[in-house]
Amino acid sequence: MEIPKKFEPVKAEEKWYQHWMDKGYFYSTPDEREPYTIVIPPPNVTGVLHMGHMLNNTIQDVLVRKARMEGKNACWVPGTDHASIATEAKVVNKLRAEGVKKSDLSRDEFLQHAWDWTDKHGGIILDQLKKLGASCDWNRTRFTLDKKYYESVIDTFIDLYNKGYIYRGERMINWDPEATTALSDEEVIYKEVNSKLFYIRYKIEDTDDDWLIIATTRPETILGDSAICIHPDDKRYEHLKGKRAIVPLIGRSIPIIEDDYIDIEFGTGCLKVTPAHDPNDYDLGAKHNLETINILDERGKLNANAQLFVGEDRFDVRKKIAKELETSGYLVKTEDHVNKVGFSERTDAVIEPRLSLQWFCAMKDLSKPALDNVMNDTIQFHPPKFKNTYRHWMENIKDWCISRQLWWGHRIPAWYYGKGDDDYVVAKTAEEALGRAWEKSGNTELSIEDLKQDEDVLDTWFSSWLWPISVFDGFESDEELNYYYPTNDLVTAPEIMFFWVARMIVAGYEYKNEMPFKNVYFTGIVRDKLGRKMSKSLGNSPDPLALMEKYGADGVRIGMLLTSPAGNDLPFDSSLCEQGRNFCNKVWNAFRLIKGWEVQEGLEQAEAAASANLWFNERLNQQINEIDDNFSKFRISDALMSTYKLVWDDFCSWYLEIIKPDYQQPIDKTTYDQTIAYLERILGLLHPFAPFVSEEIWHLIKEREDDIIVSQWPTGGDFDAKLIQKFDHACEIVSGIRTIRKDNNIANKVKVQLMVKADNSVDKSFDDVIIKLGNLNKLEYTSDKVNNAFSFVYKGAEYFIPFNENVDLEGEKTKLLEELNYTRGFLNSVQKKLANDRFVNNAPEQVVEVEKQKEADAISKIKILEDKLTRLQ
RNA sequence: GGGCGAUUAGCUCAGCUGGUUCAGAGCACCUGCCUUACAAGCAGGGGGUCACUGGUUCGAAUCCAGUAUCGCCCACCA
Repeated sequence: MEIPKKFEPVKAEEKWYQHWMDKGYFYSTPDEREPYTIVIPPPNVTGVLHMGHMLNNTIQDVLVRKARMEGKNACWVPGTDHASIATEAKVVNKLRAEGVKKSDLSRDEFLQHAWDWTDKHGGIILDQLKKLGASCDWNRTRFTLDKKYYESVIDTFIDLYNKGYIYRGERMINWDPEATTALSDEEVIYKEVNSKLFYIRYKIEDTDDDWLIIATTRPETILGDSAICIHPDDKRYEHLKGKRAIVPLIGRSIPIIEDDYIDIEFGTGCLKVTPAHDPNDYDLGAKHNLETINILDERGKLNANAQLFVGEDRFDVRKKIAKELETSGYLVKTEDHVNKVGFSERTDAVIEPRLSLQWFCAMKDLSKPALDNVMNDTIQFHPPKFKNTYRHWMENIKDWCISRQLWWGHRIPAWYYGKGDDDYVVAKTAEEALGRAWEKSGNTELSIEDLKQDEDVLDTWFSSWLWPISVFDGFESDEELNYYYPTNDLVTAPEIMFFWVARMIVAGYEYKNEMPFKNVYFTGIVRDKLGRKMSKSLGNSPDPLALMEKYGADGVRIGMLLTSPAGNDLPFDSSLCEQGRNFCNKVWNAFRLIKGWEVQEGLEQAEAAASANLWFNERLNQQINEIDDNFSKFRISDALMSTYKLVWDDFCSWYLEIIKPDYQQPIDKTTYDQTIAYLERILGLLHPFAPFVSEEIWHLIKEREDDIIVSQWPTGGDFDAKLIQKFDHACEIVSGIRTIRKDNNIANKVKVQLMVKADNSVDKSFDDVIIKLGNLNKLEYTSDKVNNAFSFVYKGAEYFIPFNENVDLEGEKTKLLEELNYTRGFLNSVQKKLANDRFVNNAPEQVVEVEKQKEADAISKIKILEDKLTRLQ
């Protein structure tokens, strides 16, 4: 069989993914084994795979594959999120492009469009994950609007309502005029913007020419002013107390009130109060019993209450009113001003504070166990620094606005039977609601037709916070949930710590009285080379599918993991994938080398090969321990790097080079078998990172029925550290020989002789390795110095390679002199230390011993060097 | 404005409760090699006052304080 010179990923990927699916390896059902569970952070149902998903899902797949190999019942639950605002916005845009307005459609008609859209675009992202090799149990794919899931969300709402956590109330909320819905505080992103501070004068009522001046960034809102506020202690404004002022342009008379909320230093010290359009003003309004004049409609346009500019957008009005104020003499001046403005996370529209009737979930009591169990490490955050952020948020948690003025989502199960604010009941069905309505209203005349269900849906996160429970249909049957819950690890981005992670923990303790997951691994953000976040609008995000096409899924997986410790941003560069691909190719070629050997029965094992075997077994054990240790600490990049070096350096550069027979010579069976065994263990270690190439090689080694994906995770265990040290020593000698060859242009294929002057303590156990890799024709020990030879010193022994032809004596001398000078300097510094009484008296004995040893080594080295110099004369 | 974290080689990062893992790794770089596993490679090599300033100590990348710069989170200053 001809094995191609380079690994060809595309064919192997298709073949093996299909094979794994056919064999049902991803499928999980409760059994007697220990479960290992991960629930995927569900991507938006109509989303497209981006680099963040790649990183995130690669890590999850690595963890799942390793657990599967460890014999656990691995279950990775995939699925998608209906993403209320995002999806509805997409559908609205699509309809608009077709000339259809949402307002022209009934709720049912709109939802039909939304489902059509979801059916058409939904789940593409899951197929893309398959290309990455994600070993999810696809039979378990869940969608947050699935019937059962939907019900569990509604049940949860009802339950929390009955427990008194959910309530309805009129509050100042964040309004997105683009999506025309309320948002939670978390969905508002504050950005610094350059704006203007307008100084506007208001005439004081019943005076001829007395004015006060206020400063505002939003002059259009003066139309909704219902007071002017000053600080009670502000000496400048004593004369204003109890007076009234006239709102410019519209001439409304408003009171001048006093409140110590005012910052005397800011602006003019006079604040215009617009209770309908600012949270602080709203509080002031409530406190001072002011009129609330809402001048904006749901789209952010001025309404009739404004009297002026009716029907025009708030930002247009801002410009126009500034001009008008100026021409009519009310505008005193404007200043540049930097302030923070809230934007909608989804639509990027500028948020309007808006007074409206919404549903809220009280979080303070509900979240208590969630805070405690993260702080006491019952749930572990990786890296732990995120505990601080989490605590800070949890300790200041506010009530959660959960209603959205949208149609795509879980409809709030509240039913209104009258016009009053309180004329409603919460129930799962209209029938149930009717019974409760009779009870609550005392009016049994009411019929189903009299009930009107709330038009709003719930915040998307009100459904995803149930994800680790509801994916197991946890509110119906206990069997699955009891087995898989709590899940093990959650891999997600720190950005959604509050949106999702914290709330899942809250829901977990409320509904299962237990954590939803044991570990939370926070990935970093994938950035481009310039450190910018990857985004569609910047166009700086590579297409993941194209990357996999080019470098192979394994190459990309390795590339993503090479430099991404938990919680650190990943500055992505496709050269990382190149490195990943090269690594896969390295493994591939190691396999080609081994596979190319002819095995000869009865052939005796070469001594060097025997030694190499002795060593590599220990080394492998040592490295497996290290890899396991890294995994246990969620140091995935380090685990990969240990694997990388094990393969590239230890296995390829040392082990294989030692056992490699001469060209076209056969290999003995013992060595071959040992080597295959090592290769299989190595492939096992590699499998979580590079599932495809490892499975491919696994099957090319020999005809076999078993698959590496379900093979046993390699075990490390005890290893002989002394032996490894001795081997490293031999490697140093080999390097020394190679350096001399390099410096003196002695070709590698030219055999040389090595003379060693050492005492009896020198270790000889890997001399055969030195002979093989140094390409020596002779290795001899001698008690005499060797004249006319290149030499180097290592650990008190002296190594000579006798000159064979023309040699640059002067060059040798210079090099020796340099080394001598350096060593003398070193000795000097050590002796200084030893001459310091305070050091000798205070430092622990071993430390002093070490210094003394250094001194002795340096002295002997100097002697040897001096000696060498004289022998070159 | 409050809180948290970071600063080590050109880049990305390890360096645990001060001392032989102490100045490291990978990549990049430089110099040789088209040596029949691999040029997607092999061998060799250079490179860092551990941000700065003080302090503690016999001894500091490591502990403490301050300074600077960067990042993140939270917060209603018009």
